[in-house]
Amino acid sequence: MGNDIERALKLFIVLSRASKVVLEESNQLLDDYNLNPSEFAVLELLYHKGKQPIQKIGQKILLRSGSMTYVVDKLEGRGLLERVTSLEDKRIIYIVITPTGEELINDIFPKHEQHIKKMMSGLTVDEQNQAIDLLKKLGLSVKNLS
Amino acid sequence: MGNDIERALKLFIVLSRASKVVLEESNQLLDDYNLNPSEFAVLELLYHKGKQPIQKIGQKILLRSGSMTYVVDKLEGRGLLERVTSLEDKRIIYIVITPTGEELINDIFPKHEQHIKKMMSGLTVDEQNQAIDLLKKLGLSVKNLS
DNA sequence: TATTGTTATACTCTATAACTATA
DNA sequence: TATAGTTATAGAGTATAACAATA
Repeated sequence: MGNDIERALKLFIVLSRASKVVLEESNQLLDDYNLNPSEFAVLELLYHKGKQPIQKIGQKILLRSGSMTYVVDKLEGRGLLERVTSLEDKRIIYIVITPTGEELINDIFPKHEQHIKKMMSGLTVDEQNQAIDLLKKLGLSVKNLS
Repeated sequence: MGNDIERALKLFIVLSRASKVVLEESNQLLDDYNLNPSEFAVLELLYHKGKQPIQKIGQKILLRSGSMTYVVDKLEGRGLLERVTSLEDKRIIYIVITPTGEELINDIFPKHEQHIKKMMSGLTVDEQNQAIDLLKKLGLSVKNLS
């Protein structure tokens, strides 16, 4: 049926638009702290999961080693993280978040949370729960296609 | 309540992930045709709305005039569109999609539609309709915040 | 003077390939 | 040999500012 296609396209469009406005809003907060999404992803990972080898981080946030060096250089230059060579295997360099980096994330996170909460408040509690279930289901099924 | 924040963050994450996998999937199709999202946006606009001044297109897809020149040059080089100077106001240059450009869009669109339909088929018809309503509401309310 | 579009330039982010050092 | 990370280089895409042509 043609309606199936129309419905799917409609869903595609509203999903794209909703995520675009939401992501742009949340990126504005990162801009205030001069962080791009890759840099924020690295810091957040270190903050929540502790020290990590550079290579592991690159695998998680989908950046090649050369690009990781670039990102880490920038964050290290700002004193937000440090390189620490592994004692067991000197090829491995751990990245560790510094107190300054932790302060930054401590500063950003509450604002980030309030920002997100405000954005989502256009939906009722029930609607948010419904949306969570539907989007989780959609995301998983699309991921399984590939 | 802390739960409000947790729920909002959860929604933020599932929305980001779902849209990311969906958009990456749909961009793969554009890659096959060597089009980046900006180029596709220009062609689609011309295809559906007819000839447009370069400046108007830039306003709609959020690109500055210098960047528009770059994008239009590339598409013109591939014979997908043409520049046509306005006769009433010679400062204005309309961009017109060529038959080759229309063929390309004619070729892409059915595949695009089927691709989207397949991605969305992880949700039932009712679920898709619910998701459309919720995302439309969310997108509009976030847009009105700014 | 104001507007449309182009040119020239620079910047950010990413990828790639060759390289160093360690294993 | 293989792996972790760096260096050097290149490319895409965008922004900015100065500019020419037109209004």
